[in-house]
Amino acid sequence: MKLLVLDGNSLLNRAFFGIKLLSTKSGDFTNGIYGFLTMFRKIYDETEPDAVAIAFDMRAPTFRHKQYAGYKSNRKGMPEELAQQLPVLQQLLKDLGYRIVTCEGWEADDILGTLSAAAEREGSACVIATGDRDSLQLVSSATTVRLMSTKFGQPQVTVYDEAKIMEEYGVTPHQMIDLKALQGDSSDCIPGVAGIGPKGAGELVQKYGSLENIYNNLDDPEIKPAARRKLEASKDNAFMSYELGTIRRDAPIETDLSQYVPTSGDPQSAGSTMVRLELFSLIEKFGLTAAPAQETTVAAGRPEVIELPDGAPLLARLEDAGAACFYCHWDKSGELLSLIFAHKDILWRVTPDSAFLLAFFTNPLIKKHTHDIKPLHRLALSMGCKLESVSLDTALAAYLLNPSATGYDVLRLAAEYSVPLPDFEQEEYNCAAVMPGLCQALQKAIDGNNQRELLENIEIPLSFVLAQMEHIGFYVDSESIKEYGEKLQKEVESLHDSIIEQVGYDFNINSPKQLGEALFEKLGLPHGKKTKSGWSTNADVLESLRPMNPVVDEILRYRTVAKLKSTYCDGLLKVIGPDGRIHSSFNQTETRTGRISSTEPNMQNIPVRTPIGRELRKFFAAEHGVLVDADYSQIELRVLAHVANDPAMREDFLQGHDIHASTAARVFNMPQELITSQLRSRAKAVNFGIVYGIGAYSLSQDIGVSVKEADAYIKEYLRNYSGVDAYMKEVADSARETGYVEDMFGRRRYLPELKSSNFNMRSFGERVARNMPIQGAAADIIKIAMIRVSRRLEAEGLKARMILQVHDELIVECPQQEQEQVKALLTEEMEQAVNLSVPMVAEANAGKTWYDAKG
DNA sequence: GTATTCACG
DNA sequence: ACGTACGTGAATACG
Repeated sequence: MKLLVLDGNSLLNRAFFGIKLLSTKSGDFTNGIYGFLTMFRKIYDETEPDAVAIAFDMRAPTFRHKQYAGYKSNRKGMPEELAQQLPVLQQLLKDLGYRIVTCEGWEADDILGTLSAAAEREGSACVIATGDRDSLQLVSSATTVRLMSTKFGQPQVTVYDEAKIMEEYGVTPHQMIDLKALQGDSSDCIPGVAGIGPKGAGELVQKYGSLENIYNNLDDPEIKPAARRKLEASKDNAFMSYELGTIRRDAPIETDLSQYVPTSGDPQSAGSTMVRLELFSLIEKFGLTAAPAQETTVAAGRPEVIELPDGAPLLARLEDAGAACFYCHWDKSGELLSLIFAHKDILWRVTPDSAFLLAFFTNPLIKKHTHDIKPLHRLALSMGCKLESVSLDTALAAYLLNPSATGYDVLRLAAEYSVPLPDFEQEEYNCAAVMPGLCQALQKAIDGNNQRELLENIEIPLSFVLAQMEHIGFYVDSESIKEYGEKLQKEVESLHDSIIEQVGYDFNINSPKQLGEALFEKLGLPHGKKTKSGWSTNADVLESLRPMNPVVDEILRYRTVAKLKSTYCDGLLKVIGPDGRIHSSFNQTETRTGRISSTEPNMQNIPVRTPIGRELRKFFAAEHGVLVDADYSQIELRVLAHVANDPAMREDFLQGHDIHASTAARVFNMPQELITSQLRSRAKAVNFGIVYGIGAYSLSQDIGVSVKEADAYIKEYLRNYSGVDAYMKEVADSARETGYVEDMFGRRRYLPELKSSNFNMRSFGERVARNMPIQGAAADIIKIAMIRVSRRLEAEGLKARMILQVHDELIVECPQQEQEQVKALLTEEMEQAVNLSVPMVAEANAGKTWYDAKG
């Protein structure tokens, strides 16, 4: 018989601080349960035990980390969250069929000791898995300790048997107690002998064998006088430490090992818990199925699958039904392999041919319910037709329900919303089979959140507009980009040579580490501020170093030019399509605020702030006619004025004042005429900060005044804009109460951070609570505008097409003769998209290139 | 894979 | 006592 005993508390601690979730989406916490189960699985597979016991302390776990990193510096959570995870983990382990052992008044270590002793008595082997070294004293010929650690977020194991302990400590396992009694252990509050550390303790124990024997031989001349004095002074402490450090082996717990043989547990409950925790990768490893209990029993086996080489006969049935619920099976290259309709408990697998697709797409009598509609819109566009009557997209619905999820795969959603899963071999059949249930569950949830308007009038129509923008693309002058890139390359090389010459040796300027060495060691410049794996070399730091050495200027210039060359010139050239245009992807379910994001390439971060960067925009052009670029003016501040119903701010916007100058006049208590450009720009920074949830320190950094002064600005701001002050307090309070924030359209974001005990994380939650309703509403407003613009361009029979959105900016490409009409149309639709208590203002400009069209 | 830096709103 | 504004994506270095 082989017994595996886990030290639950210490492993959970290790797991929480060490094992990282696979997801990289910012804001994810390290999940202790995930880490624990990962470690557990690894140990289990390596040891193949017959019996398993998992020991926990009765009291809440304690933590040895003195400091917990905040939200920004890394994304780990903090112990309070871990304490909340503990009961969940224990129940999960029980459901998995393992026995949890706790004992009032006894520590987990004592349980390890008692069970290993029981195993030894029975002549069984025992493996102890733990994260700390206290249990090494339990090692024997029958008992080994597997010490868990983490490296790069992955679990690592070191196996300790008698030989390994001798090799590492030079003592027997039992002598580990004597060792600890001498050297102490601050984390366990074991004093030891003051002044004796690991080295001294090791020598003494090796020579005399035990603590007792050391004190019996205190007169031995080989003991140095200093050591003797220390030993004498701490004699009581030493023997007390011995008692404290000895793990007890007589805890009143079940010692019949057969009682620890795993049972079948409650796999359905375990499965549904793991789904709830989003531990999808582990479900398989533990041999569970994703679907929760009752559904698996309800699921009446697999639906029938009917292959339809020609889908035409199905169309009439779908038209009769008035709706189609289906799943699109795409291959990796983006080819549509099949459409699988879930209709009347049958899966109809249709091989798509263009006649069928055309008839299906354009039939307005068939309402489409599917998952991820945008690629299908694009397919329709590429066929020259339009996909009509989309009424539900499960990915978009799930995004509205929780924009913070890491992904929106059909099967994951099915598990989350408790839709029964048939176990087809082919994944696409499973996906199609869950669609009707998933649609129903999501519709219900959307209605429950009052998000139907948002889904049906914003997100679903928008997906078509985004597909259109992707399909049309943005023309670029690739030859000119190439030339510009070569010019930049020359400058990069000459800057490189000059920098290397001034520093005095060759190094990689792109490496922050090597650059730090060059600046702070070789050149002896003051290593500014921030660290973490070295000194920071970011632009802020370099800026402050600029007056001290001319090479810093060239490094800054090098960074700028190298960035333009690699990210923009090289990066853009790589993604130009055969039609000479760039077809970016717009992701509609990525951001937590409701904005869209752009990838491959990111068209929303093309340089504009510096003259040299802005040059690039000369290569983004209208292929034939012109570009019309329309911008919202101060959209976020206008939204704030409206939602906070702030009289002063509303007045400023209603009167058409320059908002930053007006803010300056209020905050600095001066007449408008006396506001200098410096004061205006400070007020602008304050306005910015308010939208982000401001802190005096950051504001002071931003505008270069003292923290005290910045704090005074904020106070004065809130005094003048009392509506904003009240709103900011109210929104955070309501978020704490409900656990989420909402914008004026019902777009929602959950904020678990607000419950955190970590100041930084909680503060982050509060700032997000203040910012999201503003950023989210602004995102919704421009989404509404996009839909209206797109519809009007079509209704008015214009050739003009929207090709890009950059958060508060829309770009349309059109023939020269449509220019004025399009400018008016854009301005009008953007301004009329919503009716707030302050006017919305948009301005449009036209030009041959993006550079020219941007005012 | 993670960290750093920097581009945008 | 602590770190320091919201939301993104891409390139690069490095273990």
